[in-house]
Amino acid sequence: MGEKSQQKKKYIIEKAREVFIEKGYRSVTMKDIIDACDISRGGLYLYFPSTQEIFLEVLKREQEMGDDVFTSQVQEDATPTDILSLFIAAQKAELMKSKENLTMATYEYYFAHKPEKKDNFLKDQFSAAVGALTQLIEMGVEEGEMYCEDPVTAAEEIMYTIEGLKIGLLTVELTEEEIDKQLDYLLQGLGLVQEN
Amino acid sequence: MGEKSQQKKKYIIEKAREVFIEKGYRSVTMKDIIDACDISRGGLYLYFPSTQEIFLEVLKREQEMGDDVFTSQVQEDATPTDILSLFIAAQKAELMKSKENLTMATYEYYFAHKPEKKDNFLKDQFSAAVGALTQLIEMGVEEGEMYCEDPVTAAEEIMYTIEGLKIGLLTVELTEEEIDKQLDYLLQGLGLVQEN
Amino acid sequence: MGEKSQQKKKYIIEKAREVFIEKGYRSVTMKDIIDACDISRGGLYLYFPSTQEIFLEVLKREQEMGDDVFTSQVQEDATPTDILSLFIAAQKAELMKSKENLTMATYEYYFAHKPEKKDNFLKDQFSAAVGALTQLIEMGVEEGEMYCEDPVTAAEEIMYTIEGLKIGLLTVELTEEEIDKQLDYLLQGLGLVQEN
Amino acid sequence: MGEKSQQKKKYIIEKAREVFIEKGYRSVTMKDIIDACDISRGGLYLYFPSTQEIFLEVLKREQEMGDDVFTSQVQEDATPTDILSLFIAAQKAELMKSKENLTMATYEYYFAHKPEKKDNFLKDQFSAAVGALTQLIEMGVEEGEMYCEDPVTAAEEIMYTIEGLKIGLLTVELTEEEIDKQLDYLLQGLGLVQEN
DNA sequence: CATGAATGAGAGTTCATTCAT
DNA sequence: GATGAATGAACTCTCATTCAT
Repeated sequence: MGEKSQQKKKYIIEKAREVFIEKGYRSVTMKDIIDACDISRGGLYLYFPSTQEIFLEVLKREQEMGDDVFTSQVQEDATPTDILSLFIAAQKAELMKSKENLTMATYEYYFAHKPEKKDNFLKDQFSAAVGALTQLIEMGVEEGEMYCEDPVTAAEEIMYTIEGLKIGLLTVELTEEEIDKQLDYLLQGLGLVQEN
Repeated sequence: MGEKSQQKKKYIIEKAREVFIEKGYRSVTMKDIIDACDISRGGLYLYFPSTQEIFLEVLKREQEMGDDVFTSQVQEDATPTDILSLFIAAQKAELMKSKENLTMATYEYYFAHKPEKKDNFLKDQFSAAVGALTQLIEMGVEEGEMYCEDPVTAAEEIMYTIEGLKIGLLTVELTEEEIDKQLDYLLQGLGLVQEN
Repeated sequence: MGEKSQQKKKYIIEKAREVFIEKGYRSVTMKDIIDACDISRGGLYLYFPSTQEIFLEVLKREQEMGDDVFTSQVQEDATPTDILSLFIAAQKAELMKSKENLTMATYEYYFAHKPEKKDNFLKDQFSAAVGALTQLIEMGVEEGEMYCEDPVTAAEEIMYTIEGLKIGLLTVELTEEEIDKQLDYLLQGLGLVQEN
Repeated sequence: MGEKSQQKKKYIIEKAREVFIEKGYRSVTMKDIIDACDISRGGLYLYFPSTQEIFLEVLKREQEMGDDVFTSQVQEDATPTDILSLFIAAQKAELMKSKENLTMATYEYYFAHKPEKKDNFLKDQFSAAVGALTQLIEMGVEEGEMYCEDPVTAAEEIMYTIEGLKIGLLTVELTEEEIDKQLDYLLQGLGLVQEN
């Protein structure tokens, strides 16, 4: 597959991503993606054999994109508290554009395909975030900036809350204030006081 | 619609519920429900015009059932702490049978039909739980059993975490220990120490 | 499946039979049969899931029909020679309407599905004919009407020749005279002289 | 069309031949041949516009190849009986490798395209064989080696039987013994006794 | 009320065929 | 010449929905 082919594949993935954001995972048809790409019926099949395959590619690219977004912003001389704030801010930013993300599609995907647990993108992402958060909290505690007896569980709790907020945004209408309030509360739980 | 009609409708709803638990909301077809009910094709249409209508009825009945489950267990002389423990235990019970609940179907439903916000079952349920929890925490604080500066947000945070755990159970494999740990942590956040 | 359903099934089989006669087996599509039956797209699927299933039913019915056609014509006091003549005449009749028979479709079917050898209609039919012929020749020899040292092989040879003639009719243009000549020759091989 | 072009055409025909042997005629697609040749989609169209055209070329080459195979083996001083034995042996060899020949494809082809009778390969081949056989039998009779009142019909009958055996091999499972028995029987019909 | 046959829209998939490179 | 991307027609199959019985 040549250079141009790769281009087209990328183009399809980008368009398909929008479809998955819009409609979730299960109810997306090949036709939906064909229409979104303004491509011919057979054309799509040259690149992908099924919506599942496309979705996996979308997820993969998503993962690659997302990886460095957060870390790239961290300054040299940042304190744990600074970094945590950045992290929370990044999460908030992510939440706020919930109308443009793949949360529900991803949930649906893993609900539908639970058997195939190898390379579970959701779990990997969650674990990575928990790991990073735990380190951060441990450092914060060490340096006396935070208070926490069980950093791992605290980190997990933060992530579960964020996960709960994601769902809330997708199914119920949540305001930005409500989200801010919850995120602040999470920081307070670590002995930090937010002042924005 | 006669007595027998009501019976049949109830029967369909019960069978349909199982289908929605199994497959979520969007990918359920009329045929799935027809097969589950062992009913004739035309028969189902006598009672319901679409899967959406059926799902709404399922949700309604779910709501009616769920309402008194918790309150019925509360003793006369229970302390706020006792009641909170009961509440958490009830939530855990609910979580543990996540393979038998409508969580994903409900998420999918509200994701698909966000426009029609009237009678949002999810929101109502969430708000009710938050309301009850808030009262409980306030009482607990008053009676010196708990510590909390912002009972409403604390209550919300508990519920968001539980929501996050629900998703985790459906998409990633969570163990009972992980759930216990998180629920205990929530209680600790209110100054309570769990000892089971 | 009720009475009427059976009727329709039979109707479809009859129409499909014509299609198979016309086009053989492998190149017949569900659409061809749908068109021939003047039925709706989904309609056919209510009765049959694939062309293979339909073809097997066609063959089955063919078998049932064919069974008694020959035997029914045999008189009480017929000599082996008479019966053999009848048999040959019946085979000729069958050959002559080769434009209306399933020979090529059947060949194609068994060529395509050789693995599934159970209930091989072709073999059964062939064997049955050979068996009957063998008996006939044995009786003819006993009664001094025919001459043959190896009735089984002679019977088989007759049938192979007929099979060869079938193919000839389907692929090359054979005249009635050519067929007559061959069939007569077969009888002469048994010491009989045809005089039509 | 240059030298190299001719080479490629020959290559395609050889590969296509294998496909036709494997799948018959009608169900072979351009794609099957493209895959078998490991050639580009457009590439094939530079040489052939359809499977029909390819098949005709395959047949033509087949004809050219087959012509001299038999005659080349005939010795100077062979008797008609010797030659006939050779002929039958050649036919048997042909039959035994029925899994590698174009019989069914050819049948299907002529069944599908009966209208276009010009250059009917099957008929030509059949006629040629009958002609040669007839001469052989006539010579055999003349020299007192064989007995036959109607050499032409006898020759035809031999060929029809062989045709019938071909079909048997393709659709029913025939053993080598069965074939031997039939071929011997044909020779016996000419007053010859086989002793292998 | 209840049935299930029937319809047709629409999704999935494969290929013959064309054409820019 | 050769490639393979692209298109669209045609086929398979499933289902929502209707309707005569």
